[in-house]
Amino acid sequence: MSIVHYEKYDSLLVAVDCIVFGFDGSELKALLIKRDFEPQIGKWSLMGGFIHQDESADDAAVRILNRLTGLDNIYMEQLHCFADVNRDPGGRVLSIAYFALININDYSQQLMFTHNAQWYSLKDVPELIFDHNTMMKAALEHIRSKAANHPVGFALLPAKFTLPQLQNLYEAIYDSKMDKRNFSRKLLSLNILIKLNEKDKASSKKGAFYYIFDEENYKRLEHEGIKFI
Amino acid sequence: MSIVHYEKYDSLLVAVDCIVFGFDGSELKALLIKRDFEPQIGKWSLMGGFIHQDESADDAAVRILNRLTGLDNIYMEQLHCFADVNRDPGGRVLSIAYFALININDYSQQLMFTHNAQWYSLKDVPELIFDHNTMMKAALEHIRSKAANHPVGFALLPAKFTLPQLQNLYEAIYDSKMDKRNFSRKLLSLNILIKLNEKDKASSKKGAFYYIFDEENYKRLEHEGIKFI
DNA sequence: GCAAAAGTGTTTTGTCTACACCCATGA
DNA sequence: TCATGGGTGTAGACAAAACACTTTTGC
Repeated sequence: MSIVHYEKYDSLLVAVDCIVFGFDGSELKALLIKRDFEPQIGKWSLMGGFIHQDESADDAAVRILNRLTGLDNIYMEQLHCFADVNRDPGGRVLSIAYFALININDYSQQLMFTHNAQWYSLKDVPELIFDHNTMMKAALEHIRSKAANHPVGFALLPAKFTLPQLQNLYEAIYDSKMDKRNFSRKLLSLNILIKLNEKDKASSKKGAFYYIFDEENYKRLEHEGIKFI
Repeated sequence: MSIVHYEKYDSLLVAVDCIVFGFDGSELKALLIKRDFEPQIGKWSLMGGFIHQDESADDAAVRILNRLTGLDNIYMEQLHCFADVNRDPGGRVLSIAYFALININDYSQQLMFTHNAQWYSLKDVPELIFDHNTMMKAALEHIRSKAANHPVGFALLPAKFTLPQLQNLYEAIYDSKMDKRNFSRKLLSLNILIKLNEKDKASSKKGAFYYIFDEENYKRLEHEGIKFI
């Protein structure tokens, strides 16, 4: 590939940083790693890496997340490109932030240890390197506006889940309580839930019925959008 | 600034491309330029340029838009970073797309001529270079979702405007007709409009009252968001 | 039998939609 | 006087919000 027309221009280092949200049934958490290289080695950070000459930003994000979690097919979206001149004291580096949603039980424990990774409740997120706290904040705002119009359960919940779990997820995202009667009425009216003849007895004596998503209707709503809250 | 820690990584050319929307009172238009350098000289394109080593992406967008329009203080937001490997046949170039809203009467005619710039109605946008049609489409979707929850009139309308003009703007953004009774009721209930004792007689014999935005309430809604449509 | 969570309906309130006529004016 | 666009009100449909009791079952 020729760059003959552009040779007089500056080129820059471009990184990808991933904000990974997970849900453990009651709290929304973010995956952080203890940075193992300079500058700022030892501080908490988002998982990131540099984009290679021959890969797209999306591909870089997939590569980096796979390295951290061992997972493929992660739900992921580009969030924003952070491009202040001095955002990284190690040099002029742009960072394209991606945000990802994963089922907290799917990731590889092994890789977690390898990367010194840890799940943090959103309230307890520590001070991060560079502008990573800003990225985290932007990602939280994004998931909130996203969840208001699009179903986000598939990515964050196990395949079988209960209505109370789904409600917990929404309550965690918005950090507020909802009325269970209104919540279940709303969700059931969307025709994206299929009730199973099986109960989860883990969190109550009576037990709560499991549901799965109706993939077809779910994907349609994911694409078209709906009013959730 | 040192890049000692990162010297083994690839660096890339990073451009900024600006989708500029303007409103002429009845139609929503986009500002395009005839490209005056290779590759693809002579084709229609978004206004763009490369980010310098010592400027942020936001600053680059401001610089590039000022060069095109002569305007400062343009309403502008980052849209998305387009980073496919082969998006630009001239080399590996990332592009950060910005979208901007301007009052179509404010821009400098002089600079328009200098840059071979032209306003195109959204329906008539021609084939553009690279992935610029994709950027345009993303920008249109963005302004639509933005306008649904945030007032966008300040940037696109003159300081004094009439209710029919404001309605025309929304109709242009959504490419659909609205009921004027419902529209005025909704807008007036938001407390962001101040009625002036003065009429615009340009488009009717009776004349339509001018309004200005109540800056304080407007900015609050711009920030917090509201339900517009 | 009691504690703990699941499940279920109704009423009220507010918001969105649809719809039609009169007004002011310049030509 | 008439053609043109500006301005205004009401009724019905629908969606959101508030609210409390019964069910199941493990202990």
